[in-house]
Amino acid sequence: MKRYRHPPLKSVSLLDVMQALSDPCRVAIVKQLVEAGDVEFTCGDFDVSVCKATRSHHFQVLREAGLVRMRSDGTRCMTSLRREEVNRRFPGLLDLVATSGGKKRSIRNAS
Amino acid sequence: MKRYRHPPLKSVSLLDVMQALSDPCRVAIVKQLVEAGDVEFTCGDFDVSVCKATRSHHFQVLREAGLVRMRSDGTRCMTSLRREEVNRRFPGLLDLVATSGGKKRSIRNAS
DNA sequence: GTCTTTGTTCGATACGTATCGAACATATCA
DNA sequence: TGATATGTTCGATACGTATCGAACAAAGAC
Repeated sequence: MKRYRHPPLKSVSLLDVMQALSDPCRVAIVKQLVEAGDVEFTCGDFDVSVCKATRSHHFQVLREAGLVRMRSDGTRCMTSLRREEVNRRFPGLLDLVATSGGKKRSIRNAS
Repeated sequence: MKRYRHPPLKSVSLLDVMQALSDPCRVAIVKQLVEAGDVEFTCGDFDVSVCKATRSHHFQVLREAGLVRMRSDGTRCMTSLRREEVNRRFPGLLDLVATSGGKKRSIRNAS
Protein backbone atom coordinates (compact mmCIF):
# COMPACT_ATOMS: atom_id res chain seq x y z
CA MET A 1 0.00 0.00 0.00
CA LYS A 2 1.83 3.05 -1.30
CA ARG A 3 1.60 6.19 0.81
CA TYR A 4 1.58 9.43 -1.17
CA ARG A 5 2.95 12.69 0.10
CA HIS A 6 0.81 15.77 -0.54
CA PRO A 7 2.42 19.16 0.16
CA PRO A 8 0.29 21.88 1.71
CA LEU A 9 -0.56 24.47 -0.92
CA LYS A 10 1.12 27.10 1.23
CA SER A 11 4.48 25.61 0.42
CA VAL A 12 3.86 25.59 -3.33
CA SER A 13 5.06 28.57 -5.34
CA LEU A 14 3.66 29.87 -8.59
CA LEU A 15 6.88 28.79 -10.23
CA ASP A 16 6.32 25.22 -9.07
CA VAL A 17 2.87 25.20 -10.63
CA MET A 18 4.04 26.84 -13.84
CA GLN A 19 6.80 24.28 -14.22
CA ALA A 20 4.32 21.49 -13.63
CA LEU A 21 2.04 22.92 -16.31
CA SER A 22 4.79 23.51 -18.84
CA ASP A 23 4.43 20.01 -20.27
CA PRO A 24 1.71 19.18 -22.81
CA CYS A 25 1.08 15.80 -21.24
CA ARG A 26 0.48 17.22 -17.79
CA VAL A 27 -1.66 20.06 -19.07
CA ALA A 28 -3.85 17.47 -20.80
CA ILE A 29 -4.21 15.52 -17.57
CA VAL A 30 -5.15 18.57 -15.53
CA LYS A 31 -7.52 19.75 -18.23
CA GLN A 32 -9.32 16.43 -18.17
CA LEU A 33 -9.59 16.64 -14.39
CA VAL A 34 -10.86 20.21 -14.42
CA GLU A 35 -13.49 19.54 -17.05
CA ALA A 36 -14.82 16.45 -15.31
CA GLY A 37 -16.62 17.09 -12.04
CA ASP A 38 -15.12 16.09 -8.73
CA VAL A 39 -14.42 12.59 -9.96
CA GLU A 40 -11.63 10.17 -9.29
CA PHE A 41 -9.71 8.69 -12.17
CA THR A 42 -7.25 5.85 -12.30
CA CYS A 43 -3.94 6.67 -13.95
CA GLY A 44 -4.89 4.53 -16.92
CA ASP A 45 -8.04 6.56 -17.50
CA PHE A 46 -6.15 9.50 -18.89
CA ASP A 47 -5.82 9.97 -22.61
CA VAL A 48 -2.07 10.31 -22.85
CA SER A 49 -0.02 8.05 -25.06
CA VAL A 50 3.11 7.59 -23.03
CA CYS A 51 4.24 4.42 -21.30
CA LYS A 52 3.23 3.82 -17.72
CA ALA A 53 6.65 4.68 -16.33
CA THR A 54 6.48 8.13 -17.88
CA ARG A 55 2.91 8.54 -16.74
CA SER A 56 3.91 7.69 -13.20
CA HIS A 57 6.57 10.37 -13.40
CA HIS A 58 4.09 13.01 -14.58
CA PHE A 59 1.70 12.21 -11.75
CA GLN A 60 4.49 12.61 -9.27
CA VAL A 61 5.24 16.07 -10.64
CA LEU A 62 1.58 17.08 -10.48
CA ARG A 63 1.34 15.72 -6.94
CA GLU A 64 4.39 17.62 -5.74
CA ALA A 65 3.02 20.79 -7.33
CA GLY A 66 -0.06 20.39 -5.16
CA LEU A 67 -2.41 20.00 -8.09
CA VAL A 68 -3.66 16.44 -7.64
CA ARG A 69 -4.41 14.09 -4.81
CA MET A 70 -3.79 10.35 -5.06
CA ARG A 71 -4.74 7.36 -2.97
CA SER A 72 -4.20 3.67 -3.37
CA ASP A 73 -7.20 1.45 -3.96
CA GLY A 74 -6.27 -2.17 -4.48
CA THR A 75 -3.85 -2.41 -7.36
CA ARG A 76 -4.95 0.93 -8.71
CA CYS A 77 -4.40 4.51 -7.62
CA MET A 78 -7.22 6.97 -7.66
CA THR A 79 -6.40 10.51 -8.74
CA SER A 80 -8.48 13.62 -8.18
CA LEU A 81 -8.06 17.36 -8.47
CA ARG A 82 -7.34 19.44 -5.37
CA ARG A 83 -9.83 21.94 -6.72
CA GLU A 84 -10.77 23.94 -3.63
CA GLU A 85 -7.25 24.31 -2.35
CA VAL A 86 -5.81 25.25 -5.71
CA ASN A 87 -8.58 27.77 -6.30
CA ARG A 88 -7.85 29.38 -2.97
CA ARG A 89 -4.10 29.50 -3.47
CA PHE A 90 -4.07 30.34 -7.19
CA PRO A 91 -7.42 31.92 -8.08
CA GLY A 92 -8.25 31.64 -11.75
CA LEU A 93 -5.54 29.14 -12.58
CA LEU A 94 -7.82 26.17 -13.16
CA ASP A 95 -10.19 28.33 -15.19
CA LEU A 96 -7.28 29.17 -17.45
CA VAL A 97 -6.51 25.52 -17.98
CA ALA A 98 -10.16 24.75 -18.65
CA THR A 99 -10.91 27.51 -21.14
CA SER A 100 -7.63 28.14 -22.93
CA GLY A 101 -5.87 25.91 -25.35
CA GLY A 102 -8.26 23.19 -26.41
CA LYS A 103 -5.98 21.93 -29.15
CA LYS A 104 -7.13 18.45 -29.96
CA ARG A 105 -3.93 17.24 -31.54
CA SER A 106 -2.18 14.13 -30.30
CA ILE A 107 -0.47 14.50 -26.98
CA ARG A 108 2.43 12.47 -28.20
CA ASN A 109 3.24 14.74 -31.09
CA ALA A 110 2.44 17.98 -29.39
CA SER A 111 5.30 20.37 -30.00
CA MET B 1 17.52 49.31 -36.04
CA LYS B 2 16.33 45.92 -34.95
CA ARG B 3 12.78 44.96 -35.90
CA TYR B 4 11.00 42.78 -33.36
CA ARG B 5 8.32 40.25 -34.24
CA HIS B 6 5.26 40.22 -31.99
CA PRO B 7 2.88 37.29 -32.44
CA PRO B 8 -0.85 37.93 -32.18
CA LEU B 9 -2.16 36.60 -28.89
CA LYS B 10 -4.56 34.38 -30.80
CA SER B 11 -1.66 32.23 -31.93
CA VAL B 12 -0.28 31.82 -28.43
CA SER B 13 -1.35 28.77 -26.45
CA LEU B 14 -1.56 28.40 -22.71
CA LEU B 15 1.30 25.95 -22.95
CA ASP B 16 3.47 28.59 -24.60
CA VAL B 17 2.80 31.01 -21.77
CA MET B 18 3.32 28.39 -19.09
CA GLN B 19 6.64 27.42 -20.59
CA ALA B 20 7.66 31.07 -20.73
CA LEU B 21 6.76 31.49 -17.06
CA SER B 22 8.46 28.30 -15.92
CA ASP B 23 11.78 30.07 -15.38
CA PRO B 24 12.48 32.10 -12.22
CA CYS B 25 14.28 34.78 -14.14
CA ARG B 26 11.40 35.36 -16.52
CA VAL B 27 8.80 35.29 -13.78
CA ALA B 28 10.77 38.01 -11.99
CA ILE B 29 10.82 40.13 -15.12
CA VAL B 30 7.10 39.80 -15.72
CA LYS B 31 6.37 40.41 -12.06
CA GLN B 32 8.32 43.64 -12.18
CA LEU B 33 6.42 44.70 -15.29
CA VAL B 34 3.03 43.84 -13.81
CA GLU B 35 3.68 45.67 -10.58
CA ALA B 36 4.91 48.81 -12.29
CA GLY B 37 2.27 50.75 -14.17
CA ASP B 38 2.23 50.89 -17.93
CA VAL B 39 5.87 51.88 -18.04
CA GLU B 40 8.64 51.06 -20.44
CA PHE B 41 11.86 49.57 -19.15
CA THR B 42 15.18 49.06 -20.80
CA CYS B 43 16.56 45.54 -20.60
CA GLY B 44 19.18 46.67 -18.15
CA ASP B 45 16.55 48.02 -15.77
CA PHE B 46 15.51 44.58 -14.65
CA ASP B 47 16.86 43.14 -11.45
CA VAL B 48 18.17 39.86 -12.77
CA SER B 49 21.76 38.82 -12.29
CA VAL B 50 22.50 37.06 -15.53
CA CYS B 51 24.77 38.26 -18.30
CA LYS B 52 23.31 40.29 -21.13
CA ALA B 53 23.38 37.40 -23.58
CA THR B 54 21.18 35.34 -21.30
CA ARG B 55 18.94 38.28 -20.64
CA SER B 56 18.49 38.83 -24.35
CA HIS B 57 17.47 35.20 -24.65
CA HIS B 58 14.85 35.50 -21.92
CA PHE B 59 13.32 38.57 -23.53
CA GLN B 60 13.06 36.73 -26.80
CA VAL B 61 11.13 33.94 -25.07
CA LEU B 62 8.79 36.40 -23.38
CA ARG B 63 8.28 38.22 -26.68
CA GLU B 64 7.42 35.03 -28.56
CA ALA B 65 5.00 34.06 -25.80
CA GLY B 66 3.17 37.31 -26.46
CA LEU B 67 3.81 38.70 -23.00
CA VAL B 68 6.00 41.69 -23.74
CA ARG B 69 6.41 44.27 -26.47
CA MET B 70 9.78 45.68 -27.46
CA ARG B 71 10.92 48.56 -29.60
CA SER B 72 14.30 49.99 -30.42
CA ASP B 73 15.18 53.44 -29.17
CA GLY B 74 18.69 54.47 -30.03
CA THR B 75 21.08 51.92 -28.64
CA ARG B 76 18.53 50.71 -26.13
CA CYS B 77 15.38 48.65 -26.42
CA MET B 78 12.27 49.63 -24.55
CA THR B 79 10.22 46.80 -23.08
CA SER B 80 6.63 46.96 -21.90
CA LEU B 81 3.89 44.55 -20.89
CA ARG B 82 1.14 43.63 -23.36
CA ARG B 83 -1.27 44.01 -20.50
CA GLU B 84 -4.61 44.49 -22.25
CA GLU B 85 -4.07 41.76 -24.80
CA VAL B 86 -2.79 39.24 -22.27
CA ASN B 87 -5.68 40.00 -19.93
CA ARG B 88 -8.13 39.41 -22.73
CA ARG B 89 -6.54 36.17 -23.89
CA PHE B 90 -5.61 34.76 -20.46
CA PRO B 91 -7.83 36.42 -17.84
CA GLY B 92 -6.34 36.34 -14.38
CA LEU B 93 -2.88 35.24 -15.45
CA LEU B 94 -1.13 38.53 -14.71
CA ASP B 95 -2.93 38.79 -11.40
CA LEU B 96 -1.49 35.43 -10.48
CA VAL B 97 2.00 36.60 -11.27
CA ALA B 98 1.47 39.80 -9.30
CA THR B 99 0.00 38.31 -6.14
CA SER B 100 1.57 34.86 -5.86
CA GLY B 101 5.13 34.02 -5.08
CA GLY B 102 6.83 37.10 -3.82
CA LYS B 103 9.93 35.23 -2.75
CA LYS B 104 12.66 37.79 -2.39
CA ARG B 105 15.58 35.43 -2.72
CA SER B 106 18.27 35.97 -5.33
CA ILE B 107 17.19 35.22 -8.84
CA ARG B 108 20.54 33.69 -9.58
CA ASN B 109 20.34 31.08 -6.86
CA ALA B 110 16.64 30.40 -7.19
CA SER B 111 16.13 26.68 -7.37
C1' DG C 1 36.49 59.99 -37.54
C1' DT C 2 37.04 57.09 -32.64
C1' DC C 3 35.09 55.53 -28.33
C1' DT C 4 31.21 54.07 -25.51
C1' DT C 5 26.85 52.04 -24.70
C1' DT C 6 23.29 48.74 -25.49
C1' DG C 7 21.75 44.75 -27.19
C1' DT C 8 22.06 40.62 -30.49
C1' DT C 9 24.15 36.46 -32.39
C1' DC C 10 27.10 32.54 -32.25
C1' DG C 11 29.45 28.42 -30.35
C1' DA C 12 30.22 25.66 -26.51
C1' DT C 13 28.97 23.69 -22.22
C1' DA C 14 26.26 22.06 -18.34
C1' DC C 15 22.20 20.70 -16.43
C1' DG C 16 17.48 19.27 -16.12
C1' DT C 17 14.10 16.28 -17.55
C1' DA C 18 10.98 13.54 -20.68
C1' DT C 19 11.16 9.17 -22.39
C1' DC C 20 11.57 4.18 -22.51
C1' DG C 21 12.33 -0.89 -21.19
C1' DA C 22 13.00 -3.94 -17.61
C1' DA C 23 12.68 -5.32 -13.02
C1' DC C 24 10.14 -5.00 -8.95
C1' DA C 25 6.08 -4.48 -5.54
C1' DT C 26 1.46 -5.16 -4.27
C1' DA C 27 -3.24 -6.46 -4.53
C1' DT C 28 -6.80 -9.09 -6.74
C1' DC C 29 -8.51 -13.13 -9.15
C1' DA C 30 -8.77 -18.02 -10.45
C1' DT D 1 -0.78 -21.47 -4.87
C1' DG D 2 0.13 -19.19 -9.43
C1' DA D 3 -1.43 -15.73 -12.84
C1' DT D 4 -2.90 -11.10 -13.87
C1' DA D 5 -3.38 -6.13 -13.37
C1' DT D 6 -1.77 -1.69 -11.89
C1' DG D 7 1.89 1.37 -10.55
C1' DT D 8 6.56 2.33 -8.97
C1' DT D 9 11.54 2.38 -9.28
C1' DC D 10 15.85 2.12 -11.67
C1' DG D 11 19.28 2.85 -15.37
C1' DA D 12 20.12 4.65 -19.71
C1' DT D 13 19.36 7.77 -23.38
C1' DA D 14 17.94 11.81 -25.98
C1' DC D 15 16.61 16.29 -26.19
C1' DG D 16 15.77 20.96 -24.81
C1' DT D 17 17.47 24.91 -22.86
C1' DA D 18 19.81 28.10 -19.49
C1' DT D 19 24.17 29.83 -19.16
C1' DC D 20 28.40 32.10 -20.47
C1' DG D 21 32.23 34.51 -23.21
C1' DA D 22 33.43 36.51 -27.37
C1' DA D 23 32.44 38.63 -31.54
C1' DC D 24 29.42 41.57 -33.87
C1' DA D 25 25.97 45.50 -34.99
C1' DA D 26 24.02 49.93 -34.47
C1' DA D 27 23.35 54.35 -32.49
C1' DG D 28 25.19 58.35 -29.65
C1' DA D 29 28.71 61.11 -27.61
C1' DC D 30 33.15 63.16 -28.02
